[in-house]
Amino acid sequence: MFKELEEGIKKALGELNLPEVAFSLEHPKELSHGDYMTNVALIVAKQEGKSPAEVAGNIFEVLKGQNIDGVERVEVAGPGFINFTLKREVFVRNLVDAQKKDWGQNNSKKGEKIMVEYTDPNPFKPFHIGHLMTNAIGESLARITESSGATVIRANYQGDVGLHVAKAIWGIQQEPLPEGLEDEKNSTVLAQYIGLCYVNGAKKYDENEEVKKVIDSINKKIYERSDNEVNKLYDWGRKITLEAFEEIYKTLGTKFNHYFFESEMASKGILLVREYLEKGIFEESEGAIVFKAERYNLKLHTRVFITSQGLPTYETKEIGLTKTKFEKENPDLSIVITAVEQKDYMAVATEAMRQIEPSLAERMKHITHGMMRFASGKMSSRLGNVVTGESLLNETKILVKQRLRIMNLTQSDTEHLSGIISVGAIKFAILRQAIGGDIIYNEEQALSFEGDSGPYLQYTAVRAGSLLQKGKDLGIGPNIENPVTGTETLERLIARFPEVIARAQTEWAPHYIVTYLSELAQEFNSWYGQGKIIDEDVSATAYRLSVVAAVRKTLINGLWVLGIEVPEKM
RNA sequence: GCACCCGUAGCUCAACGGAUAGAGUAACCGUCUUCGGAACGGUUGAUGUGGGUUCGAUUCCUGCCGGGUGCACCA
Repeated sequence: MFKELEEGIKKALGELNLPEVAFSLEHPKELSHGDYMTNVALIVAKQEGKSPAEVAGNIFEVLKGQNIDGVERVEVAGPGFINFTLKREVFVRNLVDAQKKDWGQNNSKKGEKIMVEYTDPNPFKPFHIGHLMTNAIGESLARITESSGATVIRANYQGDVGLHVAKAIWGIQQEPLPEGLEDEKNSTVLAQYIGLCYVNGAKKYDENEEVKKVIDSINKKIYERSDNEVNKLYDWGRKITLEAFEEIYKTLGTKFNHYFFESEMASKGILLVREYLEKGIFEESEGAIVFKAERYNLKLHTRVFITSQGLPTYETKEIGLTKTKFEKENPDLSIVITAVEQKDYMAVATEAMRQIEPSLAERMKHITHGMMRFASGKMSSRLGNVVTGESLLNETKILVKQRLRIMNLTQSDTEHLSGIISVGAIKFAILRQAIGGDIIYNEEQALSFEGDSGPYLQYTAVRAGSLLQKGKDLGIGPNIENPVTGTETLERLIARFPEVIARAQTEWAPHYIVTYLSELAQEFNSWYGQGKIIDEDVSATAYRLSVVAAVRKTLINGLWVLGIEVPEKM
């Protein structure tokens, strides 16, 4: 459709001896303005020094005679826009495609292999709602990429060495397992205790010089594995916290293909740094080995790669990680998703990688998102003022269960449903806005299921499902043979879905999908309220059911891309 | 101080340089003898501020004000 319109416009420009310019063909914001619009007349008018309305009028006259297939009406409006309204049959026919399994997908990245790294929680530290945010965004970007035909490799990079681990281990040493926990088997509960130990260690590290020295020495012991007691606590704590994370991934619906650990990246990173120290990429400064990134890019700065104690920093492990990723999977593109805090030092690490191996740096992409914050300020796991991932998931789940009570479900159904709905609510709250901005964590709002929310979309899809079921019970299935009035707006909205997905792909922006689905659901519910969908007129009912089926498919596929499941009932 | 990001209804967010700046929520008023009310309809309500570029600026540039993040041995 798009192509034919474009050709038609170019043809018109030729006939009028007007220059071919770069114009855009887009959807007007208002459906009443048509299905496509172009500002070509405004651009040409500017170049030619003519009045936009006059140019638009001339183009319109030519287009009118062209009879472009599928176009019902061409109009000139506003300051010189040319609007195209498509024939209804185009949208009616589209309803068939919109019921198919792969509705909304495209092949723009077919054959490409793309690795997406996200979530990245640190063993020994709490999994807080910031990690939930990275996970929701990362999973959605992974699925957006999958729906472009690419093969996606999901990776998770977890910091199992480093100062934070030393802080936690020191904390554990100060405060052995509290009573009642000696025989505890549940790793989620034990992980909470380890999290508290970390907070205590982090606090004392800043306050007390002596403690700082002890923790620094524990840090060295962890890297060297030279102390039996430390090793024992380390192995135990690592296992427990990783198990607890695994529970959360399961709840969130993420399955990683690769788990990378900082402990495994250190030695490879150190080797690279030492090798390129001799080649002059890195240099020694004040006993440490540093990379002066500002030499290559004025916006960047110097960072330490190996400390004066001889320990690798995050940056060194990062280049070890990058190298490992490409050795293992050799992706066409390697994406890392983190909060914006990490932007600058990732840029430095990437620049270092560029000096070491330029071809890899070209295939790296860092996508940052805003931070979860309280209205009052920043959350910090170091200070212990965080909302943990489990507590948010649990609280939301409890609220959902209260609402489900009236349905008289079995206990396992309640568990299952409340899981799907609460995860949907949380993911929606994260994905509804552009990923660059901070999210102000407001409990009341995060736990609200009315209006624009995950449950609203899930509910709408379920509602559509029960209409289809009712039709089926009556022996009426979707059929487009007898289009009836009342569904025109919905049909036009449905047809836009593939373009919305495509835009989310090129801009790495899940929120376009959220906005679109909310609009679609609203339009559907509004139509639903206007009259009966299933009535005595069988062929009209069958037609309406095909609209219902297309809406349901669009919602299901759209929510899937967001990482949100649609329950059978709710 | 330097770099990057942000400032839109009371609150939380949309708007690929375009037409009358859209939603949700809160407040108020309504709809329903439900094909599922986690619903639907309506009213009130907004681009921080001064310049500039443009036929046209919430969007681009710039000054100011306000907020966030980062800036060598943490990640």
